[in-house]
Amino acid sequence: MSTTLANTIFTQPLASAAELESKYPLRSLPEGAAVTRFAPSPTGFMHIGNVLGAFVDRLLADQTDGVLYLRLEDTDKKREVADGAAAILSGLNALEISLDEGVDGGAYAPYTQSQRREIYHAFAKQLVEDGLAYPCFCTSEQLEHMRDEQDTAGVNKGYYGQWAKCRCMPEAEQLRRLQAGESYTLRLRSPGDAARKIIVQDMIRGKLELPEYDMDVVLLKADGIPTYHFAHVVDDHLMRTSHVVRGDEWLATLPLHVQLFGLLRFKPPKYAHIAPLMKIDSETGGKRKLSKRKDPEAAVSFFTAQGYPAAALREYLLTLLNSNFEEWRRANPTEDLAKFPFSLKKMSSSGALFDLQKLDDVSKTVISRMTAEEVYAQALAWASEYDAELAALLARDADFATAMFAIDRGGKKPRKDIARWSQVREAYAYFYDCFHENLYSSSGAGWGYGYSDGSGDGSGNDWLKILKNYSEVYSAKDDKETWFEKIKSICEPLGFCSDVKSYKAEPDKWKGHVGDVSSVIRMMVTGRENSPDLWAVMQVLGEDEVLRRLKG
RNA sequence: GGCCCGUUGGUCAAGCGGUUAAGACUCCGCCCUUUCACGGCGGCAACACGGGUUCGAGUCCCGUACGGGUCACCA
Repeated sequence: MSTTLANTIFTQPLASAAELESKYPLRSLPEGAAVTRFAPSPTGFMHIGNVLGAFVDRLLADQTDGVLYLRLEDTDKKREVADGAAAILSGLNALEISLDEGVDGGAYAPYTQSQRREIYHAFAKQLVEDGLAYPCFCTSEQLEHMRDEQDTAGVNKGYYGQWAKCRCMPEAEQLRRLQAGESYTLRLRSPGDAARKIIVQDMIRGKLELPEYDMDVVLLKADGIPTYHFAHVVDDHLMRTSHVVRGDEWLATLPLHVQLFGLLRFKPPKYAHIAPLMKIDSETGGKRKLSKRKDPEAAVSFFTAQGYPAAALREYLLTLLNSNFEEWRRANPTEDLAKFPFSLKKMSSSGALFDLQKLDDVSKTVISRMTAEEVYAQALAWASEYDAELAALLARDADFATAMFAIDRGGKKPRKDIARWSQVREAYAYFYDCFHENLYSSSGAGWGYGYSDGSGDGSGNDWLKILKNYSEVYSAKDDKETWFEKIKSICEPLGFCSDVKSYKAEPDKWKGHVGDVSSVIRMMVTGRENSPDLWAVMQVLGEDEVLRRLKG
């Protein structure tokens, strides 16, 4: 029909739609295999919500023996940053989400939108030929002015109906202005009518009744680069995407996308619109979307820097995605997470509050189930990037550090004291002399710990006696039972009860009990009132170091 | 403002016309215990509001309120 116009706009030779269809054929995958995609913009910032979407993609693909590919949506040159792709990959890495395709090419290449210009143009040309797209010469100033007018008139803003000035331009004028080299965009000639409704099925929300899209949106910007809408439709069709998982901010333009698929004679994919992650606004107390600008925890890099293991992030995010996951996890504590029957239908259509406290809890459990070797490897990897001093200490003696991480680990009730690798330094500081605080010499005698200072002389003599007597009997060769017997043995000569129950029956008879004596030893050895199993700690430190610390 | 989506304890959430309205995180209490943690037991605490429909409504319908999204040559 409008071949003259089409040929005037697109002067370069372009493939035909049919040629492209055969160049990018249907995938030969088993029935029901999901083809998903992660399609971020390389803006240098990975939102946790983005990787949440990628995680859903991965889950869907894994479940069906499908594929997940990466597509770089670099159509906005103003926001693009140089190392954007690297940030994307590291964001994915924070959750250990693997990609099947798109990183180093693939059968549907190129996977970078800026390199797919001719492909978009081929379909754009077809639309012009079909009379479904037209050049628009309105300047951004004119458009802005139009919106102001619409604003004061109280009508919907946008390029539609009688506001679409270039829509009905005679072909002669179109050709004349094109040949004059005027700047233009290519707009859709939308057949939509906002008064009519369309029914769309969303995998998460179910049946949706939405008004038809009647705006003549821009398909190709003045520089010939497609807008998101056009690129999405062309790419997801040609790359044979079966499921489009994206944020629900796209719900409003879903009718447009469906319309575009129809006009291009493509079969639309299945859509899953996921609700945004929320947080409580500290100022208003209200719930709002996690904001890139205001909230540090909106960035995936925040979690990486904190040292949350990828497995913990995945576990936590899955509890938000499908709340029955926790139940499943309790029934299958060690099963691979990919075995969980993830369901889009079970996802909530309203935004979930991102709960750092719960993340910590989940993460503690995840870490508590790791072997000492895994903890060592991951803590070291984290420290190498974020805490050089810690990294050096850990690397100095791997066996020592691993032994330290092995305390209270394994078995039915493993210790849960670390939620993220950044807590390792604080939790294990006393194993390293440079972090160890000698409480006796730093605070003097008779400090803080009130095991019954009133009945002692308050001078710290009890401490000195406990430490002296204990030093004389302590041996690193003792097993735990013998070790504890020895502590008991020094109690009564110093006026402490060696049995807690007896002490509680007659507290006035004693200065304290064996727990108090142990505490004195613990404080000298570890520099703190609380610690994991003291016998194990002393075993790791070794006899020389323990004696050295006992002597202050 | 138009259009769209949503609203069950502080948080994540089961529930799908008849339930004592699950469970998890947080908080509190108790038990276990040489400290801490872990673990065990118990507790606090919810269907936004108003109308319908129905023998019966968290569950269905309509309003209201509140929250979110979207109305770009950004994605």
